[in-house]
Amino acid sequence: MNLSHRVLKAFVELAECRHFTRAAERCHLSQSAFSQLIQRLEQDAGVPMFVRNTRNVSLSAEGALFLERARRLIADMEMSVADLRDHATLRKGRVAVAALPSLAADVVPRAFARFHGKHPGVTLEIFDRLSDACLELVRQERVDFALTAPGPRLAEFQCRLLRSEPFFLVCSPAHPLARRRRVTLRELAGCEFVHMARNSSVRQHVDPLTAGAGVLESSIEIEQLATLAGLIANGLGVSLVPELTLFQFARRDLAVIPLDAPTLRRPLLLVQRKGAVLSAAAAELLAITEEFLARPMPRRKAVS
Amino acid sequence: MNLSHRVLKAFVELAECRHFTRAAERCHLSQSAFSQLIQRLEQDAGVPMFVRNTRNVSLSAEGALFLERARRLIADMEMSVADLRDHATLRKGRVAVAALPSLAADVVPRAFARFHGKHPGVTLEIFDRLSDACLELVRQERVDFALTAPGPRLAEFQCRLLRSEPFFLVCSPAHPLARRRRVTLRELAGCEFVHMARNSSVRQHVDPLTAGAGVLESSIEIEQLATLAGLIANGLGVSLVPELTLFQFARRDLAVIPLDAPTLRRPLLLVQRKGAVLSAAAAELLAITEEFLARPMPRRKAVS
DNA sequence: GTCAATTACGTTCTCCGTAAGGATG
DNA sequence: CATCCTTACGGAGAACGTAATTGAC
Repeated sequence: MNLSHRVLKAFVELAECRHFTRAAERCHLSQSAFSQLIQRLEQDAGVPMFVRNTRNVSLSAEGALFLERARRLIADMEMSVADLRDHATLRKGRVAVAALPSLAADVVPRAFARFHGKHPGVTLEIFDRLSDACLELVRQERVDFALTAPGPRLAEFQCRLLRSEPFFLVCSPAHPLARRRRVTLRELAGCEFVHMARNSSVRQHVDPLTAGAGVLESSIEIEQLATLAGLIANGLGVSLVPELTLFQFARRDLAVIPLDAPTLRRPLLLVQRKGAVLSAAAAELLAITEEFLARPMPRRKAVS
Repeated sequence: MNLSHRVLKAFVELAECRHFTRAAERCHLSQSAFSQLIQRLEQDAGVPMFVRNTRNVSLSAEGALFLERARRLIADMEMSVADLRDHATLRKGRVAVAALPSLAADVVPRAFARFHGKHPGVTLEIFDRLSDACLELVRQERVDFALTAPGPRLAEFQCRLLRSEPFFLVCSPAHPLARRRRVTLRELAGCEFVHMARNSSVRQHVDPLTAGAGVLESSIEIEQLATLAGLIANGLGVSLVPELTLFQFARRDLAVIPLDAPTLRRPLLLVQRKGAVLSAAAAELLAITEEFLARPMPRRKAVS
């Protein structure tokens, strides 16, 4: 037996108006076709659903029983399809994103705002984590995708490079290099550095660099960019940070100088589970995010 | 959009084996037909359910969402149809009957026993009431049908005569008429009567009769046949009762004599709501009941 | 006699299967 | 190059509509 929405609708319609001709009209069928449809339903079910002569139509006891079921089935079907379409058209849904703190602070919120304006029915979630944690969230299927830097076991994911960004030196305005328009790696020799934690993507890119430059390294290791800014502002060292983190260092008591090292750039990746396909909502959010990533971030003026 | 059981099944099958060829086999379709079926589903829904290339098939985010719904819909459909068929084939159901006490005491229980033996899944209910109450139960749709005698406002029902039964005189063995093999109405003149309540069907038939016969009437009015039997056995009067009640009077201390009044018979009716049609189970129960009504009740010997 | 459901019948259209086409690993 | 999904196409059967038939009031 092959119940369909059409047949159930016809059945309920007839049960309600108890009149083949009228029910047929409501179903946009000829009266004859409608009659045959009901006959097929009864034959398939093996039960007469209606008791009828040419003058009267009424539900049989079994038909009455089935009516409740049919109504519920129709409602469930319509609900399911409506829900599906709502998700496809971004009227409903949920998108969860993992992003590096630097992205979570600015690019992602702006993308969220634009997305939410267009699709207020979709729930958005963000996890601001360091790169390892971002990858773990993808692995656990807790997020649709991650915006992060390369991390361990990257091969088990499906990745795409979204952007790579240059580094900047951040130091106190009193630092010898503070007035320079650009600095090179060599010029950093002898500087005392403060670093982000080892598992931060910034650190992982800066490490090989400073190793070659023979810089002094402090033993301080931190997780928050704001902490780093506070340390540097107080003359406890300098640091190299990628472009997207600069919003944290746009302070009167900090100097920011472009690093002249074209080969050193931090890659920002889109990371998904292998074989996974983004939902319509996630794809749209990603597209918006990429727009904001592509255009250079509006630089807040760093007052020196 | 017109969801059907077939399509939902195909969808779930493909979602589970993620392989068109295998899923098609399980649905007893050619691979091509199956592919087209899925394409139609996606087109109707307006959402790609699967992400596929020639090598891999997997659910899209929206497809995964729909999968749960589809499984539930399929289960509900199958459940509904199975339930319907169970009712039609008497594997499930409920039949409620209202019957006069005289029928409820013997004919109906025997019919119930036979029916229950054949269809143990069907719940049976009986209401043993006087005729007015029987009709009221039909009116309230609390019973599928009633087996009763004519009552007030009978015209609003759909009735069929099942049987009409002769009356018998019940009296004490010490009564002057107790040894007779038959009695006529005339011979009852001067007898003191005890009656069932005015709303009992027995009374309603006996009343016009005794009115013509000029019998003495007691003011006692009762509802239970057993009470009547007790009164008569103790010499407090005689009474006329229809055949099916005789099981109550088959006692050593009572005499039962056929009444010679061929025109006086109590009709037993099948009563339903107008336009109503019996369920399969009710129809079967009625058929069995009619069998037992048709064959003369096994007479228990009345010991005089 | 009229209204309404069913049946008859020719037509349309959906759906299926065979076979060719094309993409992916 | 083998696998496997998609497209092409012709045919079978389901479903539809018009029209005639039957049945109830």
